[in-house]
Amino acid sequence: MPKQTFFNLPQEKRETIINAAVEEFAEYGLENASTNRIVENSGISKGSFYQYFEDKEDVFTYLLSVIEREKMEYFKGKHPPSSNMDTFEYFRWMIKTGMEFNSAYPRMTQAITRVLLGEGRYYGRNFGDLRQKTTQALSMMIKQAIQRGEVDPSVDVELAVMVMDTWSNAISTYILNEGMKHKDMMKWVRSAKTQEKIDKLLYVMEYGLRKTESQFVSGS
Amino acid sequence: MPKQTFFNLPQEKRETIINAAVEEFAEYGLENASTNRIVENSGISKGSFYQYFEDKEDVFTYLLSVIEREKMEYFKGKHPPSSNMDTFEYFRWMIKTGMEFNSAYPRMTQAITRVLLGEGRYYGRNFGDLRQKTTQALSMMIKQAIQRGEVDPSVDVELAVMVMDTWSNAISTYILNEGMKHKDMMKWVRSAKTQEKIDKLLYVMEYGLRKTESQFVSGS
DNA sequence: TATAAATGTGACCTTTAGGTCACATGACTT
DNA sequence: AAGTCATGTGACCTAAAGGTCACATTTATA
Repeated sequence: MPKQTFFNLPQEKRETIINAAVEEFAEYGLENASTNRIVENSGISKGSFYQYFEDKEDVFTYLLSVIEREKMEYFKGKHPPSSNMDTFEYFRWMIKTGMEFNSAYPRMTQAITRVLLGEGRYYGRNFGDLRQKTTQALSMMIKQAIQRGEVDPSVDVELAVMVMDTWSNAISTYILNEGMKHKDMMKWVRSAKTQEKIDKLLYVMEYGLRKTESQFVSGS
Repeated sequence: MPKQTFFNLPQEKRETIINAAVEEFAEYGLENASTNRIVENSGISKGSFYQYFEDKEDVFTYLLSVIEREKMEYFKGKHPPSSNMDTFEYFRWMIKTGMEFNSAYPRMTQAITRVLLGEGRYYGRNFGDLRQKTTQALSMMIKQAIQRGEVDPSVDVELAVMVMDTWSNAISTYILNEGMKHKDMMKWVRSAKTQEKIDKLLYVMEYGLRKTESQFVSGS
């Protein structure tokens, strides 16, 4: 957690610092981020930085907690299209809503996914609780879906979590990378073309690559 | 490419250096690898290192080319179970053979996957040609599979490549992480339990998570 | 054995990293 | 106005990075 001095700062100054940190993490990841550069780009002195934060990891975990809270609020604001819906439909809604949120904060998302997906795997056990949260949420969802007869019960829960988690990350990464090429990322994400791409990806997760009788029909 | 002086070295010395480099890359990735440590751990002097290689990236690309060649030879040695087989069966064989190869060089695999999957996404366009090779190979395979009526044609080729590539990477990573926990990794990979896990994952890739009539039957 | 070529070496260079600290500045209290 | 406390600052510290180079040592050639 940042120190009290940081929270006493005027909002504008806080934002300047946070923005500089986000840029730094997005560009270099956590391990290679430089406090010197953050300090330069936010126009504060080295001494001040260490009066606000313990170190750069402190900044990052703070970022993480802020964005987590904001994301939860965003999801609360956007109600799912209908209650008691099909699990796959619900998952699709979650992915799409998540992508919309991400496109509103592209650099922040880039910074976080980069650190969590890129470095998190190797360095320490940090940020493990966040992963466990999502894993547990998925696990709950899948157990329920099996009971409802929507998910193949021969695919055990742990494996299904891995599948959904893998896809969730793959889609995020894909959307982020492609979306960065467009000037208005949010508009691009909301476009019919992009939405259909997501639909197709999730369709494959649902029904597989193998040709069977039932096939994907364009237009949700 | 390493300089001629490196190739003039006795094999044993070359191996010592390469092993130290592999350890370093596996532990720290490419960006954070230290030439100083490589030099220390291989018992050569700083000056010698730069007489052998341009820099650490030169070492890594060399590693990559060596392991690529060895992997190709390994695959040539192990003939696929039957010719003209089902595409999914062939893919399964490829994944399993690949995992077997990886388990023979676990640290090397760790070093390479770490750099390629972890850092390769962000830094420069390096190593892009290797990715393009696998992408193109997958693309060929899928086009053929669609013609044969094995892969759903409504899933376009590019998307199918992404699916297979994603799963290939996910399985590698999973096997590597889990396998590292066992003393005899190769034995663990060859075990019935692990093989069935891979089968199940690929089954889900093939038929999806959604419950349908046809279900996975244990025992290949 | 004398000479030339190839190889080996570690002290040394610059740059940058994270982090500290004595001191300067401003703001609020009495 | 005097004093107190929070905040701001950049020179400075050590460690480590990548890289170079004059010189020592070994090997091959005549």
